[in-house]
Amino acid sequence: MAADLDLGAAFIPALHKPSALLPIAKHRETLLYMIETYPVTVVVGQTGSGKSTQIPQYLEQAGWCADGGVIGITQPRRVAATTVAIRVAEEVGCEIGKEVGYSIRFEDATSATTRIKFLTDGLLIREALVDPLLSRYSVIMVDEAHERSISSDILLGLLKKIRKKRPELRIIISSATLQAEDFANFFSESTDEATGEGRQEKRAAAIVSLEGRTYPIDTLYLEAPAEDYLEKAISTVFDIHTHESKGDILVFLTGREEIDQAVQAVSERSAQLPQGSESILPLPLYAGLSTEQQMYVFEEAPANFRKVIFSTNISEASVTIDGIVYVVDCGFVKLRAYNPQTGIETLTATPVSKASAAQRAGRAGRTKPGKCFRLYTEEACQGLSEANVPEIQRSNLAPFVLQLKALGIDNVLRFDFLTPPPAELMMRAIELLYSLGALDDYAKLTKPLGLRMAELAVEPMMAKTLLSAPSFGCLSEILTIAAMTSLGGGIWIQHDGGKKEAESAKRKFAVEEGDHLALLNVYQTFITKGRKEARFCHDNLINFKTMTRAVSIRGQLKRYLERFGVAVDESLATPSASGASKAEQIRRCLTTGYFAHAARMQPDGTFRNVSGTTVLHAHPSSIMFNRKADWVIFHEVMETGDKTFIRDITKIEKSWLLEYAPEFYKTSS
DNA sequence: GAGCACTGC
Repeated sequence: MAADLDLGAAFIPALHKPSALLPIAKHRETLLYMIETYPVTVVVGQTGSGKSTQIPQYLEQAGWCADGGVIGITQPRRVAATTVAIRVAEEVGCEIGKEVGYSIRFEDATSATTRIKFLTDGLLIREALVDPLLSRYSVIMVDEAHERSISSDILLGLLKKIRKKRPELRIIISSATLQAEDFANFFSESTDEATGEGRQEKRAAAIVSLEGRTYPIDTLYLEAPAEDYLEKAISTVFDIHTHESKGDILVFLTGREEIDQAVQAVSERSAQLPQGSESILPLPLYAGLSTEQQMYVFEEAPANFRKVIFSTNISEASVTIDGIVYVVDCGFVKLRAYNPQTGIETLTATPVSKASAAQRAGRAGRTKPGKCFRLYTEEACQGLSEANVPEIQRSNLAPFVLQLKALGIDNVLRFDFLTPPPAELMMRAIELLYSLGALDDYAKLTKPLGLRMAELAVEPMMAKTLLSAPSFGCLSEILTIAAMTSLGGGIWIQHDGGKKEAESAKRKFAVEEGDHLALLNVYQTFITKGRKEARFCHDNLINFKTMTRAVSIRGQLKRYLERFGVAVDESLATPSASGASKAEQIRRCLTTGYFAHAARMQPDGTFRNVSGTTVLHAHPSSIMFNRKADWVIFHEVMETGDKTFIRDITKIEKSWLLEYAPEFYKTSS
């Protein structure tokens, strides 16, 4: 294997290949012909084939922007939208935001001259609220459609509908191999609006396959199932280290706990490696790490060190690390699912799909031939499902039902989904929206409440809370709380081993009434002190970047409300200074949106939901974790392992539930 | 007394 040594240096990583060398270049004419001829083209190609960067340029050169039309390319992630746009702007030789631009939430780098526009799929759906036929686009390319995010699934359904009214629109779907046929079939069969029956029209979609990857990957399996995949992963790392040639290792595990454990075990055991031999540098990678901590994995390992990265699924598609030659795949992934009966989300480790396993293996062969070690048998691999259950079939659909209604799609049950979600999920979403007053007795969107809720970029319960706030005189405060809760954590900086300090930092902002008021407290202190004093965030272990995002979100929500004609009074009163009544108004207001998330504390300190059927635990990050309370509402509920946790909890009065949601509680009280 | 894979408006 000595021939492998330093081979990597002789190759240029795929992403930086001159465009003429990309495998896609020789397909240029075929692609343009297909797009000209067929309304829908499914392009199959691996990461690095250049489809996201080259196809838009081919189209522009072929005259698809001639009449002022824009080529839109959607991406599932913000970083992808910006980085791909910047690269294309470089290749075209223009300033970003001129002919080539991007648009993501809070960042619009486009202008009147923009002809090639990259944007997130969620944002394009939002554009459809204003321009239902997406008439400014001559071509729309949905990139990474195989990931099957809810937004891209819904976008495909919308595009299919738009296509009927805009036959000149060209649709391109980029996908990994396995699902190309599904996309093509979806666009080729039409559903009769009146009867709901499917019928086949003249094939509307063509499939173009771009050449596959450049480097081969050897896949190895276990002969017998591993009893403990974590232990097996660690020993496999040492086997690779001692028996295989140079190259970094990427190990896929399921979560933070496992990863921290593995990193520690490897660094302890690597001390026993023979003197003078190459050493191992184990590194963790998961979303919960700060950006600085994540950056280590991109740095080259010091001389005489082999880099071993223990990562969650973040490395499967979102993050690409160069120089990986070996992949170790534990065969599991933590997946979110939503139970429509209980309304509780679960987060559980499940076996990966074949598509996932292939994607993971592919991470090994980016710069030279690689190897993938699967910690399961070949037989087990054959038993894996082809692809993950699409997100749309395992999520709380309330936000998306609301969006579809706002797009004028009244009969959401008949919406042409790529794969329809279970009816129960749809019903649960409709019930929730009805109870919030967003839908009327005929399941029609109410105006203005429902329509406004759809336009606000927060989940329905918080949207309702925001729209009730003016009548409680606490809009400024609720705006802040909405922004802070929608951050989804990341407010506090966690140092390794600094748990105690983090706890006491948090306690400084704690408020008797609960987490929502504490979040308000943190934000208001940040605004008055944190933005001016450089030390404030550092001293209080507050993440400056996250707080800056909260400021942006709050600003955006405020602009929405002002557009609705709601005045926002911005007197900067802290909850303590403004007296108890303000805090009570806030708690009452939260109840108008979160009545369905109510629980009561039991003598043992756990909570029960209203019907008494589910035991809920205050999440350790909550103020209510070790405090007494009676009735509370909470922002989020999630089942992990064998416990169900509630987060962002605030004390309320039981009578408020009946006052603000009489219909919802008339039978269960 | 103990913890959230990931993405997005």
